[in-house]
Formats: sequence, C-alpha cells, structure tokens
Amino acid sequence: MPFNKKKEAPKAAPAPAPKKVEKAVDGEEKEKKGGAKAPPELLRGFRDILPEEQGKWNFVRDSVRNLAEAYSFDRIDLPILERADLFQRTVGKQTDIIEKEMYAFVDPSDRMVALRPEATASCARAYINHGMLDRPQPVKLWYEGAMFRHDRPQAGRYRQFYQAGFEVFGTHEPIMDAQLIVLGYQIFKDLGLNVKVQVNSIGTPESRQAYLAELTSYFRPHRNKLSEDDKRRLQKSPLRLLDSKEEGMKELLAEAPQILDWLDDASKEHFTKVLEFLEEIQVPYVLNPHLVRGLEYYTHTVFEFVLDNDEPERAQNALGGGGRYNGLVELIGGRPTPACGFAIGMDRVAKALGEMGINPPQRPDPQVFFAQLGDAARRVGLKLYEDFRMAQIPVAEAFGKNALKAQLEAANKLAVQYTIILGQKEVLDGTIIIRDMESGAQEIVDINKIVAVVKKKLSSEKEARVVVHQSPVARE
RNA sequence: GCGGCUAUGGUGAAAUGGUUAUCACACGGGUUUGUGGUACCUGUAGUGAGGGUUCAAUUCCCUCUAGCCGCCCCA
Repeated sequence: MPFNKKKEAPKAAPAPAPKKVEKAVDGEEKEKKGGAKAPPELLRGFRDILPEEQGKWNFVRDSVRNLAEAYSFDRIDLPILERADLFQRTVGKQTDIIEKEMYAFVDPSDRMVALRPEATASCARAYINHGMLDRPQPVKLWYEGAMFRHDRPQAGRYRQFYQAGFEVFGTHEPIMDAQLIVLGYQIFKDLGLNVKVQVNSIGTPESRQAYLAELTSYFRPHRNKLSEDDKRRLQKSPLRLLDSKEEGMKELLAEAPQILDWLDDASKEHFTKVLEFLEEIQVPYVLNPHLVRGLEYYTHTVFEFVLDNDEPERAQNALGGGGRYNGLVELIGGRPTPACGFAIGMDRVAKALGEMGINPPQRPDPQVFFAQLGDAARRVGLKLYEDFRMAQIPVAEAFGKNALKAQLEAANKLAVQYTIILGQKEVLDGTIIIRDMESGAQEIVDINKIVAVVKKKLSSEKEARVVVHQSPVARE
C-alpha cells in the first residue's frame, strides 16, 4: 500500500478503484453459478476475537486499566484515521511502517489519510491541539485500541492489532522513564507473565550522529562479510545492525563501538539515573546495549518487555516497548516538550496468557438456572429473571427450549449449583421448585421468597468462589 | 516484501486415481407427553478457490487464497 502512488489521482470524483468493481461483479457471478453463496472471507491478517478468548482479553484490559488509574494516567480515545503525514513525519519515512506497511489512501475529500499504525503520534497531536501544555505538567495519558500495519501475518502478528499505551508529556525527569518501566512491569506481573525488561539509551540525535558515523566506519571494512540484509541496514539504518540476528555478526558486534560510550554527559547522567531508580525499586532489568527501536522518534531511554518463557528465541516474544521521545512534539509543530511512553501488544499478551494456561471465564459463571414449563411460567419467569439480576445473582436460562429434560441438560452443561423450576402447577400455587444439581434434592418454596432462599444457599459457597475469582491485581 | 511447510464437516483426526469420503467430539431433534450428568436412536454439516493431466481427481501438476515457521520489520 505505497503511500505515494497518488500523483495523478484526479481531483474529480473519488472514483473507487476499478479493480474492486470487477472483483465484486465476479463474486456475484460466482454466486449465481453455484447457487450457494461463496463463503465470506476475512481479509488476510484480520481476525475475529471470539467469545472464548474474551476472558483473557478482559483480564488484560482490566489489568491495564487498573494500573493506569493507580498511576494516575488519564484515558484518551484517539481517532483511528488520521492525516497520513502525521505518521510520516513522526515514525520516520525510512521505516518499514511508513514505507510499506501503512494503510494509507485518499479519502473522498481527496485527502491522504491513514489508519493509525501506532498511537504515540496521535497522542502528541492531541496534546498540541488541546493546549495540554497549559495543564499541570506532566500530562499522563493512556489509550487502548486497534492499530493497523500491512505486515506479513504470523502468529501473534496481525494487520489489525491492539495496543494499550501510556504517554507522559512535559517532563525530563528520569524518574518518569523509570516509573513507566515499573508500570509496564507491574502490568505483566499482575497478569502472571514473566517478562524481562531490557533497557538501553540511544542518547540525543546529536550524540547519536557521531556514534552512527563511528559505527559505519567500523563496519565498512567488514562490508563483504555482511549479509544482504545487513548491507542494506548499513546503508539505511546502521543502528539496526546492532540487533541483527545473523550468525557472523556476533563477533563483529562484540568489537563494535558501543553507543553508551558515545553519549554526551547529560544523556549519560539521565540514563544512569533511570537505572538507579530501577535498582531502587528492584525491577529486574537487563542492560542491552544492542537494543534499538524501529521508530525514529526515540531519544535517550529505550526499553522493551520480553516474554521470559521456554522458547526464548520466538520472534513474537516482545510484548511491549517504548522509550523517551523528546523531539516528537516539536517535530509536529508544538513547543519543545519532553515526553516518554510505551505500548504493549495486547494480542501477544493474550496469546502468552493462553500459552500459560491462563484463561479466565469471559463472564461470571451463572450459579442458577431457570427452567420453565408453559407460557404462564415464562411470563412469571421473565419477571423473576429481573429479580435475580437485581440481587446480582447471575442466572442462566434456555427460553429457546420447551422440554424440561432439555433444560436440565442445559443447566447441567453450565454446571450451575441450583436449578429453579417453574411449571403450570407452581404458577397456580404461587410456589417454585428449587433443585440442588449435585444431590438432586428438591424443595418447594414460596415464589416470593425464592431470591432470598437462593441467595442464602449460595452465600455459603460464595466465599470460596470469591477467592477463586479475585482479580490477581489484588494479590500481593 | 523474501524463503519454507500446510489446507478434509464447527473442532480434532482417517482414507482412496474409480460406487454413497470414514470416525470421534461438538451442535440440533428424539427415546409416550414435568426432571440433567452416564445409555440408545436420529439429524445437520466437509475435501479452501480456480485451472490442468486423466475415461475418472479429494488424491498428481500449476495458479490463487489463507494459516503456520523463519527472514525483514515490529507489538
């Protein structure tokens, strides 16, 4: 989806690509021929997140939100579509994200727009647009939502993926870098995931310039030893050589100049302080002098959260990352404003949870099942259902089924503790049957007291259940 | 974007160049009309799409599509 093919896009009608029209016609013909409709197809790299997975996702979303609030971040929702040049300017034209992965197109108003490939730039834009520099600094924002990159899909990598991000504008203080790392670390800890924190500093653009020159001249004599990929990196983004996975690179890298040695004094001091804070609060981190990040806007501290599991070599183990980006706000037209932030990849986090066998229920398990026989019972049942809901007792039902047998079967599948049964007879008597699903014992109670009776019966077991369902956030 | 592997009902598997593609689970209906967990009966549903070779293709070949793995990149 190259972004620059717009040149001759005429100003006239936003003619939809003719190709698409043809295809649509094809589709119709196919339908006619086969009689049956061709099955609908998902776009490549897009997916549905099904109900079975929602438990994990809720867990992730809840943890993120709880911690965002605990660290006093304010929620912001940003548009999914932005002017394309926002990302071009910030993420960096040389990056793959911009060069070939951005969903960019001309909208009906003849404007070049793009589905956001990330949200930091939007945050910075919002910060400027809404004059947030006139609020008490720092301004701490968090968001969550879908991002789009037209990348080659793989497990844990989708073209529409979800990120939760945290951004802090308006402070240079190294303690902020450290706190962001702590925050990210805590999110993973709350989720029960083991992550390693890797940190590095890539200094200011000026100090980096000098380092890049040095790095390039170090590699140039070895040019013939480099792989094609690495040669390209040497040309395009020498920093990327540092995290090359090529075999032969290890020895070369060992001798290569280290960026930390090239930082100016202020950068060094900043980084040292960040590390001191991390030690103080005992976040285990690994200094990784080869950690560089793909987005061009980073300055000083960069960090990544890497899943620490049995298969450390997996490409999708980076669950999140971020860093400081002191130049970004100014780059898009704001006053010079220091800032830093990070984002976590929720798809990968959810996947990691699944691999750990963590799969919370997508909603509270129903504890009671309501079985009904006949229309009179249904009418009463509809009302009864509301009573239970107000008493906050989750009730399941199978209004779609008539036979009591089928309803009990459904109740059994749901593993409820009690089924309440309402038939013609009970409606006339103003009573209702309550059946203990484990023992099969039944008793008849006054229908007006059923909610109270059930509540009482459940309360004995409730304590145990509450412990089970307790959010791990509350742990330790 | 590059390289490799893969593709059979909703899920997991089986089979074959030649009758009607097998099995389990899941799902729906039922086993004389108001009682579940085990049993029995029964139903729905599949060879990813398109082309080629062949008398005949789910099986062999090609293209496409999608997924997975690695690279690139990144979350």
